[in-house]
Amino acid sequence: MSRGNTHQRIQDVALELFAERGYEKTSLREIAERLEVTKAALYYHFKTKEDILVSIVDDFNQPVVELIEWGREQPRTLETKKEILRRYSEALSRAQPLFRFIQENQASLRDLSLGERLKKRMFTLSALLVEEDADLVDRVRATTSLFTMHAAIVAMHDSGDAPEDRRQAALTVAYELITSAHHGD
Amino acid sequence: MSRGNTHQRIQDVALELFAERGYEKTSLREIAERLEVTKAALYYHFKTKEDILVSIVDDFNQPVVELIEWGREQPRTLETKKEILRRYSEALSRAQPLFRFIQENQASLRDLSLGERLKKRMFTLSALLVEEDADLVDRVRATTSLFTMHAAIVAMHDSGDAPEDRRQAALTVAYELITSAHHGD
Amino acid sequence: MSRGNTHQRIQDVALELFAERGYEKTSLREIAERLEVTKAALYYHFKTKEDILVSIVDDFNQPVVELIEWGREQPRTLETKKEILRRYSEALSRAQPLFRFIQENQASLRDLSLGERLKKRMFTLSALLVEEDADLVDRVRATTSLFTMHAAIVAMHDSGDAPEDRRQAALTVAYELITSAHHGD
Amino acid sequence: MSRGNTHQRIQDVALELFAERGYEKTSLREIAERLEVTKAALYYHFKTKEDILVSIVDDFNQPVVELIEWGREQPRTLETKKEILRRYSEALSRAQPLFRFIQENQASLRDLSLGERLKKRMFTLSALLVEEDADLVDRVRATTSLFTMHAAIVAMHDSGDAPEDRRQAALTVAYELITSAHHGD
DNA sequence: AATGAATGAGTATTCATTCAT
DNA sequence: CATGAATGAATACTCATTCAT
Repeated sequence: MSRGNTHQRIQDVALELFAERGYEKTSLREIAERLEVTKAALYYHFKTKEDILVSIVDDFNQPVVELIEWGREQPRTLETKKEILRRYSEALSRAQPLFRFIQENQASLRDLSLGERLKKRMFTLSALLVEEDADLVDRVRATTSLFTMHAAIVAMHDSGDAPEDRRQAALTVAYELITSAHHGD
Repeated sequence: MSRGNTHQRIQDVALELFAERGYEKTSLREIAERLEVTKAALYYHFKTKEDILVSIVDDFNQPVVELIEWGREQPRTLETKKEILRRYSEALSRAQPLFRFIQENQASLRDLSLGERLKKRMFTLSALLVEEDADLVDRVRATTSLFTMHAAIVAMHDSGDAPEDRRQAALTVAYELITSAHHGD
Repeated sequence: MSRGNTHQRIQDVALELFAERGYEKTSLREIAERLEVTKAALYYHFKTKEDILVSIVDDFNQPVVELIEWGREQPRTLETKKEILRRYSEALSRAQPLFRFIQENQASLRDLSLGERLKKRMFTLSALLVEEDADLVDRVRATTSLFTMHAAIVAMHDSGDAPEDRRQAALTVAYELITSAHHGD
Repeated sequence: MSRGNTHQRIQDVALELFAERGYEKTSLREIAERLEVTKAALYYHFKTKEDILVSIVDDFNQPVVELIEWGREQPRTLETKKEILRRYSEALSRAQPLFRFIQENQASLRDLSLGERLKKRMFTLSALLVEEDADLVDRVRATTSLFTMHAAIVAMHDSGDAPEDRRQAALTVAYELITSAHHGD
């Protein structure tokens, strides 16, 4: 009815299934069946299975790339760092299924080149959270501040706490970590 | 020259490959080839592909189970908690390839029942790091203290820092986190 | 040249081979080779090997089901019974390769659920050939009247007699048996 | 403890399983497991899987061969024929599992050469039940008289009637059939 | 914009059999 | 009399992908 519609639906269903069952174990047959089209139809819209995944990741990637660019232009104050964490936690919340997928399918992502790209991005982001000459402990603090959010938002998924509460709690802990790092503790 | 030898060699090579290429993407053919035996030989020693993995995980699992048991019998002092983290970091260091594998293949582990077992274990362990009635922020701190070590030991794998340095730095950060949690923030 | 054609050809060749070499010993490779398609092509048309068999049996099954339904609506006279035998002998003649297959592969059919279905059908049919309160000898006569036809049409396959002659002879003997049973001997 | 013991136990268990699950679908592993020995042990006692089957069939074969020899020396009176049927029904009763196996696994037996041997034996036996120049109908009667017993003793296995009753009923019907055949109807 | 039919390469798994000990 | 270790060949089945229509 509206063009580009199927394209979008494929991405949605694919992500759903990739997150549910893993990338390798999700077959194009399953995606096609859930969409009630044929496998061949998928190939009209995407060149390969990998292509479907890449297109999904690329779409959700945008906000984080922008966040990194924004962060680069700011003075490296504690306020800036907090703002980065806050924005990252929001991106994480919004794109939860994708991040869950990424976290659980690192092995698959590895040789799809996507893996490296994502890792580098995380590394770049965490670099914005400490001084350039920071010692190892501070760098661990910075990395951990990002991991906290993954832990709280994605991994504590079925702890019984409300998503927004988990996000706030994660932010609190993340703030503490980069505050310590900021002083050089 | 061979005495219960092959069994062990299969586990070693399998873990090597599972960690290298992921569980799904590692085929029994590859394992057999690297061992220079036939696929059928694998089946003499293990009932299924899953069985190979389970046997590996079970072996490395032992120390963590013991740690949990030990932790349960101790008074829940700050000292105890630090000792738990210290011991966990050691287990993590020793069994690095396995933990890297676990972290990167969660999707595969999920429906191998192993997934749930491992998640529960992590949950149990983190519960030993806070008071029973701790609030969400403290629980996030506890969970994060474990994640810190995964981040530093496993994920920062190619940051250029020495493994033992990363382990110590992770411990430092983890101590801070559970110390905050211990006060009740 | 091909229009729903392959589906049919698979059934034909499969039955041919199943009858020739037995169900278990016929591999999908052989079926595919004789058809000059790939194994995967078979899976485009049928979900499993069992499915191929079931589809064949179901097709030939129809006439017998109809015969049973017809028989149920008739008065249980000697004439009706003879008519049942006559029609059954015709079905048997037409679908000889299938019945030969069924007779020779009971062990395989057993756990394909088909076994039970077929046995029940035979039982139902033989029940239409005697009074409801018939004694054991009469029930044996009824069952035997069906078996006669299997014996003469299928098993005496290479006795040197013409098929149609064997069918007529079998009918003669079958008539005698149910005539005895009808009197209550 | 007594020599030849294992040999015997293998035959027993093998027949049990062959009858239960079919020849093809019974693996040497299963036989070995049920016996609580290793597969290799089976090879100490029998050269091949087929060999196990052949040895079983040969053992049970003896009585029927003797019956045929006995029949050949008798005058072909109605009394003789009845005696043949009676003795055959007894053999059938005693060796039920074997005959059930034979009936359900004809496809497997076929290319084990056993098939032909057994068919020939049945043919020879039925030939003893009619005059040499008998017409087709009489030959069908003779064949059917043997089939009756298979039907009643083996196939009506779960009709709810006692085995011995079924045997007697089958004999009754079989007598009728060869009596008709004897007159030349 | 999509389908029907097919393929080639692969997968995990099973089996009968062998042989040194 | 038997086992432990292994093999070679097979099997049913799945998958991403292609292409003519």
